[in-house]
Amino acid sequence: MTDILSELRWRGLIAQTTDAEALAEALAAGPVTYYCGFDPTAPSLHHGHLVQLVLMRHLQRAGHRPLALVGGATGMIGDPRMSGERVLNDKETVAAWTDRLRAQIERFLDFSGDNAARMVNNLDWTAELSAIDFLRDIGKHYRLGTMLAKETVARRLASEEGISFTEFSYQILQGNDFRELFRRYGCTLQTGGNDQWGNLLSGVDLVHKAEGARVHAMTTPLITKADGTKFGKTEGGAVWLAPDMMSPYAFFQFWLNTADADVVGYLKVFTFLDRERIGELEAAVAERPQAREAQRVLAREVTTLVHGADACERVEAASAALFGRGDLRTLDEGTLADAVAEVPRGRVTAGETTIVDALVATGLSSSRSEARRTVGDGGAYLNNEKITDPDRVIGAEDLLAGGVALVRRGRRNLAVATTQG
RNA sequence: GGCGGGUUACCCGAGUGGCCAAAGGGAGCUGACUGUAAAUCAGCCGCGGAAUGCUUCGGGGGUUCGAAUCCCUCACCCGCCA
Repeated sequence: MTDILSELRWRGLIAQTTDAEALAEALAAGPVTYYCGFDPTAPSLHHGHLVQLVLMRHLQRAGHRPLALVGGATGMIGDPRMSGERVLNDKETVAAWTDRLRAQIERFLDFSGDNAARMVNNLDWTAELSAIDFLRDIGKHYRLGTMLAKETVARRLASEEGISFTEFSYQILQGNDFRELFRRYGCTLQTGGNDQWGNLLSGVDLVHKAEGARVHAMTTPLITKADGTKFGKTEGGAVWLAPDMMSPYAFFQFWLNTADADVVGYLKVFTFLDRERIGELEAAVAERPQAREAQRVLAREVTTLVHGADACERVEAASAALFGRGDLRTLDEGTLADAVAEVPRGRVTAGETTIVDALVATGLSSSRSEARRTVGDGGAYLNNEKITDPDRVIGAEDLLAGGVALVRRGRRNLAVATTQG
């Protein structure tokens, strides 16, 4: 068995662990059953969860047994966060999101073989739990002082908004999940993001008190950007893994635009490339940054991981065609159609629609005022040519193969205007 | 149940009768420079072919020539007391 811990450390995937020596021994001694939970708080997982999925996959590849937990129960309560009390989602919504998350998680793990992954839902052991049993069997192990000291709880308590009993209780539910998985499957390790450290310890402590066993916790660091801004922010919000919430094209573009200062770190965290390969790419960034080899590999690897090889090939080809130096008019209909397949689109009428209307129709601008501003700023392009007249009409002579025109806002926001279909 | 504080544009937050479409900051957008990068600098940042125009300051109603600002009422949030 490889020394998975040092591998993970090198990749920058470990922020904190409980007793590091004991954990190293356990991992070296044989297959460890571990779990990571995902709460259905949105219709899709995002970049943050991706780190957890990658970590789970590394551990499974090293021979350990993954339990992927979807929080059908915890998702109905809400993990307290600093931005304030969550709005509760109804049961049907939570159930639907749970199903979507389950499908997203499955592709990252291997459900066959000696260390096959298993999917669990904490609603299975929580739904029937009575209030009395909850308070007697679980609550008795929790000390209020410890619960109140948890960072998020303490800060929320001190905030103007305060915290509801519902969210305050969240840590108990998550702690109980660990205990339940320990009992059912012999699970002895929980992983998660560093912001989950308190919740992980809740489970470690509960298993210790209630079951008399020592179990482990390990967290991944918060992924950051060298410039200090938040990682994973895009125009659409987060970097979603679901193709219906972020197109594979946009997903690919997100990774492709990674800053030089960040790209090597991201290759370590988000890809399964080995040290040698990453070393080569690191040298490439230093020697010829303008070639952006590392960014291209990063985008390709992560897009393949999340959306599959076929989708990745399509969006990569599209990116090359649309951002290439070649003349758009030389592209044949098939190539062009493929290239713009993943790009936002809008209907226009040749001979009538102006550039301003086209920006709005394609969703590149949210209002005509904004579109006019964009044109005024010199940020509007039709078929890669700058347009400065807001009343410029898109004519038949502007149409490329297949009766479409390429509309662009700024350096890299593309959309296709269609006249038919 | 009582008393007090609060609800402003994507977020934070100023504004207590006209000079407020509403300070400031953040986020965001565009341009220049580049490498579909970072940093820097500049402009923009409710809608509106643009007007002494329209819609906005938790919801509704009222006072006034005129309200985000005053009054009534409803909703929600926070705190103290019970």
